[in-house]
Amino acid sequence: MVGPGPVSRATRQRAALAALMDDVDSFLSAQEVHALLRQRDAKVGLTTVYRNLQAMADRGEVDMVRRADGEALYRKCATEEHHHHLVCRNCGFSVEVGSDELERWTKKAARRHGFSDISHDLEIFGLCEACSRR
Amino acid sequence: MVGPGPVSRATRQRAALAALMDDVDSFLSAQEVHALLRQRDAKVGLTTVYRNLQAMADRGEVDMVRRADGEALYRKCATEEHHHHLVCRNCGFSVEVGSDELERWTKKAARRHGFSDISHDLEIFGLCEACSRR
DNA sequence: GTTAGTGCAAATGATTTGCAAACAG
DNA sequence: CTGTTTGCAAATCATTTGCACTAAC
Repeated sequence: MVGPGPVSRATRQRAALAALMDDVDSFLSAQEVHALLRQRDAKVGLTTVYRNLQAMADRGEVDMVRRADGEALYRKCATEEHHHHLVCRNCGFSVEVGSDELERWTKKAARRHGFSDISHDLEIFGLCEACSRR
Repeated sequence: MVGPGPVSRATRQRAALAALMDDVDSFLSAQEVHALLRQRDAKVGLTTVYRNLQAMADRGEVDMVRRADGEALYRKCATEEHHHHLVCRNCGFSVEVGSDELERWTKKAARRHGFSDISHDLEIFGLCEACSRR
């Protein structure tokens, strides 16, 4: 039997978290997400935020990157497809950028050195237009 | 006054650390470096390893990347110039790969979206030849 | 009812910091 | 000597885990 996978219940906390991620277009840390949920009067425990953000990341519903200090940042993305980010190092705002060109380049470089089972991570940091204007 | 900055003394610990990093061609965590120094009978405190690896990274003497779990990894690189790494996710072995092609691509993408003051990080993970052979 | 999901408090683990002793120049 | 560097122990801090409790279905 394959069945429709009997795992995952609809909870108030999950709805609030999903709603928040839908509204934001910046990368946020679990702590920041937790703080924002409070501002919205949605009472969700920090532990739950951590657990669900990770689950969402595993499922590919949100992307995760690491700040320079190692803290994990999450963001809901428009595309399921593989892509990268242009992240404002000042406000966290980010834009998704895809690139077959880049994919090709990394695969070629890897093969050239005998590496297989390739995967890669690229994040571009900079100042967004709004932040550089000040 | 600007002066030639009178900071940095030659210590036994620093020599041992530099020597170790010279001998290794893999990315290592501070903890691993500390353990390896012990094996070499070089007695260096963990705190000192942390402080010096960071200093070396700031000075550009070693490169630092982050493992998936957020732990910092360091490696001494051959080139001072900007480059990226092909890292074996099994043994840590890595190869340096440079690319003006990639630089150009990221700058173009950034400009297209109004971002300035660009910097970027790219790490390619895979299985090196030796590890895939087993 | 059953069982997944929640949240608090405590545990973890890497990294940092205070501070007194040790050492380079 | 004099200021830098070291290293231990204690402090941080994001993240994880144990466990009793609550809520979905």
